[in-house]
Amino acid sequence: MENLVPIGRFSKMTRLSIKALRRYDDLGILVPAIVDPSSSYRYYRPSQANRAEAIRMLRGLDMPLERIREVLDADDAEIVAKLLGEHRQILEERLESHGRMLAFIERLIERKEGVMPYDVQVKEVPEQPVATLRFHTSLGTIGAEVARAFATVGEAVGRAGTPMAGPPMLIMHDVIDEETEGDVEVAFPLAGPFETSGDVRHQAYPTTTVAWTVHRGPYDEVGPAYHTLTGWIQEHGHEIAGPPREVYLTDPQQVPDPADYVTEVQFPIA
Amino acid sequence: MENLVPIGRFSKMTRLSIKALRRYDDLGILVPAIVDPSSSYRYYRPSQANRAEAIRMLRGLDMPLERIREVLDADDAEIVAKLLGEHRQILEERLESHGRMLAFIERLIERKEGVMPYDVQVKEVPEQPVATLRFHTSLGTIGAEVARAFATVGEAVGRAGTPMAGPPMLIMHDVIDEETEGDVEVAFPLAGPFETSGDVRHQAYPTTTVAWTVHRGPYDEVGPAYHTLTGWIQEHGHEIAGPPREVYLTDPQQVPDPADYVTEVQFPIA
DNA sequence: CTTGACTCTCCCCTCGGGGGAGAGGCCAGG
DNA sequence: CCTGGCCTCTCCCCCGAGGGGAGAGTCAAG
Repeated sequence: MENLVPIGRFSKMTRLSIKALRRYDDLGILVPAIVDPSSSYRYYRPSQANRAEAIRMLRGLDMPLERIREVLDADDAEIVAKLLGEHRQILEERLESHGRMLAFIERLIERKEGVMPYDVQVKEVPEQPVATLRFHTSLGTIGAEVARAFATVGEAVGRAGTPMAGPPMLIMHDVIDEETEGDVEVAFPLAGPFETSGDVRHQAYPTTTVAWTVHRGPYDEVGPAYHTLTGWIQEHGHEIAGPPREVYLTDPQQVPDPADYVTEVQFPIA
Repeated sequence: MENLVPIGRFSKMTRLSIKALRRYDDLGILVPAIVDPSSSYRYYRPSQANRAEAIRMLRGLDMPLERIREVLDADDAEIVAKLLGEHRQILEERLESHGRMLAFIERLIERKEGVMPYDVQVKEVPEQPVATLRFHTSLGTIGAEVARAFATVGEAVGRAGTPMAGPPMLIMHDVIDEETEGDVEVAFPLAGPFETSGDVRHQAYPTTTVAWTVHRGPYDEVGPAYHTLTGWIQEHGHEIAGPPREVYLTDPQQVPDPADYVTEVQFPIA
């Protein structure tokens, strides 16, 4: 009538390992019907295999054991549905994140010149009149603020009817990392006259010698280009002579995929 | 000239935690340029930030540290491409597996009657003449062998021109699990005369009382139905009086999605 | 009674770090 | 020179979900 089975046979019935069954017992998720007090042998009722099978399924979904207990101990079907829904959310996010990883590694493989293919060169940048907007920002907001600044400067230049002499730039006046803030400056090279209007000022960048390299890919991944440049400058006995600049050779409005962005990074050197 | 940075500043430069940097040092993946022998302070060269950034990227792809070391220490671009390709393979598999999990949980949520909604009933199955093929198999090969047996029996019945009286069945004469093998029997109910031909024999199943339930979903997930039935039989004071049967109410040829398969599971009881 | 198969608890291992303790080092100001 | 406030060091424990194995006790059949 009782017909209890020891752990080994129960393990075969349920295709759960003995180790796993013992762990579920410890955690109170699947407690044997009877534990012999003298031998500590665990004995299960065959009907418990049902719950065990449910655990196996939910583990197959990578659900944490604590969450599984909540699901199995919920008496309300609505609670079960809610928990399953939450887990689906988690699975969806992981799926998406893995999709992004896959896309990223595809890019890494495609431009197969190694992981970090930065080619550093030196050139002289001639004097250049620009329309600039300088402002203070932090790492969290820099993306949105730069975009807004580009719009502001673009509009001012457009209103003045001044033609542009090249792609727009960003000058990093301070090192901006997780907790430090600092100034950045948006600059549009000009091919004609321009009057300072409001915050958008007319200025002339002097002739400068720069060490430069080109970064291809989304803007988030520009970090290594900076490190390559600073490392190169040191190793070649130069000195950094001013704030670095980024020149945006692609227009995000016209290039839909961030993977195809091209950015030139320059460090003035002496 | 040397311009070494201690771990805290290097951590900010690379956005890698101090703990992580120390670990990479221990594993020899990113060793500081100089370690002060008296204080054990780690000092990094700024140019090492490049390698650090590469580690950060590859970790972002969930690549194991050992593999990252192989990638970074490979001098051959082909080796790098091979390692990245292997990792892409892994990512693809995980993506697929997560996709399957997501599909599974969708099904679980949709049939929202709880995780294990088996409804057990008792009925009497009338005497039934059948064409059967019995054979010995193991868990690994049962799927393919049953499919072949279905084809064999179906062909024999078709050749004899005997009409069928219902959906095909499978009788599990032995418990077949991971390491035990055993007999199963494929049976087609007949609505007309049939002569034993080769291994496909004519037989009559006697009237039987069965406890039964219906499993909806892929065949792999039929386990809980069995456990529910055996548990139910014990708890209701019956005894198992013969090998269990499965009746395939859906034809896999006509139902494309295994999630829609319907299988009736029966246990003869006394 | 013996033998062989089961089962018990306990401990260490995974992987990539996070958290914190307690001790020592670095640097600037007084 | 000393002190205070950071910075950094090593060492240890923790996460999840078990796997592997040691050493000892138990069960059931012959």
